[in-house]
Amino acid sequence: MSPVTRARTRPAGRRVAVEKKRGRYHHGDLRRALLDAALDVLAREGATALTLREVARRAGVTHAAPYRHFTDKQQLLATVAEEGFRMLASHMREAWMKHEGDPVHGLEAIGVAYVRFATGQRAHFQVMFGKDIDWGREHAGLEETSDCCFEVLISAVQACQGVGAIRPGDPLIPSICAWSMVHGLSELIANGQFSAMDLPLPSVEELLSNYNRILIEGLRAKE
Amino acid sequence: MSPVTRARTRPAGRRVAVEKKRGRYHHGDLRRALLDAALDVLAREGATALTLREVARRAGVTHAAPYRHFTDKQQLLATVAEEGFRMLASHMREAWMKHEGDPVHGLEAIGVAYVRFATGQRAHFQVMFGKDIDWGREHAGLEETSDCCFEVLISAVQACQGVGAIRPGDPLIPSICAWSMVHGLSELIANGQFSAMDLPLPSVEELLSNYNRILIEGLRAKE
DNA sequence: TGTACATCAGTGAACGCGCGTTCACTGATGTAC
DNA sequence: TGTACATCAGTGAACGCGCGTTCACTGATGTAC
Repeated sequence: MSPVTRARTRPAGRRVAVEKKRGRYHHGDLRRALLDAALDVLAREGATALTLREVARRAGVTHAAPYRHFTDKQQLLATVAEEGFRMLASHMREAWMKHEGDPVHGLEAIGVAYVRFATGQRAHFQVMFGKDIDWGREHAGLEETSDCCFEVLISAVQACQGVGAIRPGDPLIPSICAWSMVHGLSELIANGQFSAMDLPLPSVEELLSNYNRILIEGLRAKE
Repeated sequence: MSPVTRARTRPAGRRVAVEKKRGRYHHGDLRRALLDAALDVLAREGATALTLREVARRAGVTHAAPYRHFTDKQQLLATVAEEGFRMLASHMREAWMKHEGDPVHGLEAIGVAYVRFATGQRAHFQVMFGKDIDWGREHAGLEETSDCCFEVLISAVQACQGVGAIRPGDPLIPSICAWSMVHGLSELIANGQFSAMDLPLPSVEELLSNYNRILIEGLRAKE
């Protein structure tokens, strides 16, 4: 086997990555480790407790090391948010596609995916919709990925209109309404509002199946 | 006029309060001033920027002075939250009572009151539903006042059931659904999500009138 | 009405702390020869 | 294959800062006499 062939079957980059993990001085994938550490802090203690120093600590690295991978704290947060929107859009799309040809159930599945994401990926969710990232400082891709999520919803509503399940017209209001429902539920659950009030919370599925019935029933095409 | 009579017509407490405002050393009503300063910071810069020292600064007082009125930062926050829930409950009740005998429009009015409160009293709202107050540390009255709000909603839904506008049964799910709708809308507006996404947002009234129609239509008593 | 006094709201110095960010450095790594 | 070297990821000390909280104090206030 010539050196060239070997290089092709086992690319240098990969071998390097493996060897790096063994070492102590070079981390291997500190960028990812920092993001994971940030998510861990966010999930456990919330955005207020998120400091770059704590993130570095959890990644087992000096407090100055993160500056090799993020220009500052804001950029780390923006990265978390963008990653979150990307995941959310993908979950929504996946849910939608599982019900091809049945937009009403597709819409419901999108709602379930949204709430599941909010409760399952609390760390991402709270950064995405919290007050911590600075939407003014444009982080290329952040707005774009967040728009993607909304577009999935709009398409689903339009598809429901297409089969006559939702009355025709501008899909904006029905979409915002659906978004409000699932977003509100997500926030209330995530903030522990139901448990704080001792409310016996039905399962997310049950609740959302009800929400969807109400929405579709309320947006019937008949008039 | 005898001294006794004068004392009764112009009570000492009131005269004192007026004179206090002239003085420099004693503030007069620092407790209220601190709460207002906190609300100001919250509205302008968010919960992350809220520090006791900044609050004291805005109230024109030394950073140690707040400790005469609040045991610590948590107690100040809890006080803001409780005040918020009290206001919200009162706005909701007021809205409800304006439509006596017409529970459907009463329910809608409650929703409008909720969103109006969320957008108008952003400072209170973000503390009430944010992650900053510690619900574990029981602050007498906090849970009580927050429960009050939900009870207004439940009663309204029950009244709608009473006149046959919402199908009979446990009012919990319809209530949580309605709450999710207005809460989600509130959060999305408050976090600037619509403006961040360049969405042309219809007026709150228009939106909520739609929401209510959808809700009522979707919860019709017929089956 | 005038005065002595207790109260307690607000002061300002001090504490220890952790933060974000910078900077000259060190040493592990892959590569060119 | 072996070696010299450039690269650059991570180090650790240092910066200035603002935070929450404590504490002995000061001085304005209302009240008892």
